[in-house]
Amino acid sequence: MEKRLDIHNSNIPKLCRSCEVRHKGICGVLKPEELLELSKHTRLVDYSAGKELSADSEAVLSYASIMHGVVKLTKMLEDGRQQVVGLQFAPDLIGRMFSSENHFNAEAASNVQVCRMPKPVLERLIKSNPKLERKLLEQALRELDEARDWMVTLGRKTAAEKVACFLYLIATHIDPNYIDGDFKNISFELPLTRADIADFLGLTIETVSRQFTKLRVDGVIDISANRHIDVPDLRLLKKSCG
Amino acid sequence: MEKRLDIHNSNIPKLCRSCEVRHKGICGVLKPEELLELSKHTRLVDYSAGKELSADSEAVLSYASIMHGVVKLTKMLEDGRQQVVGLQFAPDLIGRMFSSENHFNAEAASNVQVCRMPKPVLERLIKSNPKLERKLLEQALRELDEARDWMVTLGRKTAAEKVACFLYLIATHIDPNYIDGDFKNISFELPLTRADIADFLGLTIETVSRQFTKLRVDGVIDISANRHIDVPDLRLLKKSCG
DNA sequence: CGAAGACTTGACTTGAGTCAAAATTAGTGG
DNA sequence: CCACTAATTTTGACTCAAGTCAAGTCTTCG
Repeated sequence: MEKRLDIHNSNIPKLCRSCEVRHKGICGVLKPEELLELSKHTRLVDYSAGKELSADSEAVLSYASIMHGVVKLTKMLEDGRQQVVGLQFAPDLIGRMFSSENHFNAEAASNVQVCRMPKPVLERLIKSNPKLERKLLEQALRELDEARDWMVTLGRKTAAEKVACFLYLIATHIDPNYIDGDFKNISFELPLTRADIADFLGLTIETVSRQFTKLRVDGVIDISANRHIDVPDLRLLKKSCG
Repeated sequence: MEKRLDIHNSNIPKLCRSCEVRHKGICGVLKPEELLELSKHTRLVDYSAGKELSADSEAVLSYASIMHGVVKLTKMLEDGRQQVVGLQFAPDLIGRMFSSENHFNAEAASNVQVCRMPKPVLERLIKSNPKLERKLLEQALRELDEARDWMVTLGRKTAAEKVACFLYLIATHIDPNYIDGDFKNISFELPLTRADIADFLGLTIETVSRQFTKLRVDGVIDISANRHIDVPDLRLLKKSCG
């Protein structure tokens, strides 16, 4: 009789068994033997808030799957003006496929843990498992949708709407178990500083701060210790997004 | 003796032989028999400037490969504010993969010709030819890079820089045979109205117009009949992009 | 506790928006 | 081909949302 494969006797690597994003990210489409092969070459790496994961124009040597925390992708103009061009949450994969170098900086916004894998290892797996390539195409298309949604916010919304939009984005993404349509009493720690938020929204820190104050005075949010946000009714916040 | 396969006796479909993007778009990775199969279900469709190719929230029933012309992708807020979230040139493929409905409007900016193919036909081909999926992933990643570059322009550049950036983008994309690094005396017809340009740049038509005038006065561009632009030295324009 | 960093608030400035009108261009039919 | 009309684009005068500069307050952390 064949042995049943469950969590206790399966050949799922030990490292992966306790992984929170095991079934959600790219690993979700791997067969146990592929997961085993991959896990031989991965290692968990921690980055404290502000630490750089990879830099613009630097060679891409490895990919990183986010375990927890928030990673900001930024671009900088020669004169120092900066724009955050994306936020990545677990279980997103960081690292540009098919390009020898990065097109932006990736920096830990909050404390972050990633599962790093060397470029050739993942690329070998992609060749052998078409589901993996499909998964990556799906992530790229989702990120493209998000980038385009954000272009509307950057190009056409007022400062007040931008800040509300940003808070709505965080409120609905920071908890990987958030259920769409849950509006009651959401509360979270902001993973970004006011400066990061300003760079994400194309504003200054002063304007961001003024709009936080306005949302607080209007009763849409409650702020404690600068970074802790309570949203009594998410619908109110959504309405403020324009 | 086996017959030589050249343009006169090969089994490349007649429709495809004269296709300008035959080797550049998704068709470039197809085998002759796949191309034949695909061509049985495709038809060339013309759209005059301003005509809608597909609408936001509408079901995706077919994909369209751009033969020539420029397609603008737009999103609109409830109150009518609009943002152009992307421009597509030959040989890009229009139509969101893996989604039953569109996430934006696609409209012909100039006169456009596309090669339309039913959704199931392309999806069947994707399953049988992994190179096609790779090609689509590459296009998605390229569009994502472009969207992120544009986010920097929208969020952090001045009106003057935005307009220069836009003209630089068009100057380097409108001619599919443009060679990177060619700076001499480029000239083209603008495929977008001032209103479209404003919606792309997150500005008003008045501001766009004023910045055109400024670039003309500064000798960076020459304008005739509103839409015809001469760029004596592309490097000057590039410098104006910030 | 004290210092450094993060955030807020106020006063003032400015770049881009708004509103209005004129000029240019494109489209139409005689 | 030209006159007439409609649409697009430019220009000017004025306004306002967001930026800048400058204190001041709160938080964090050694």
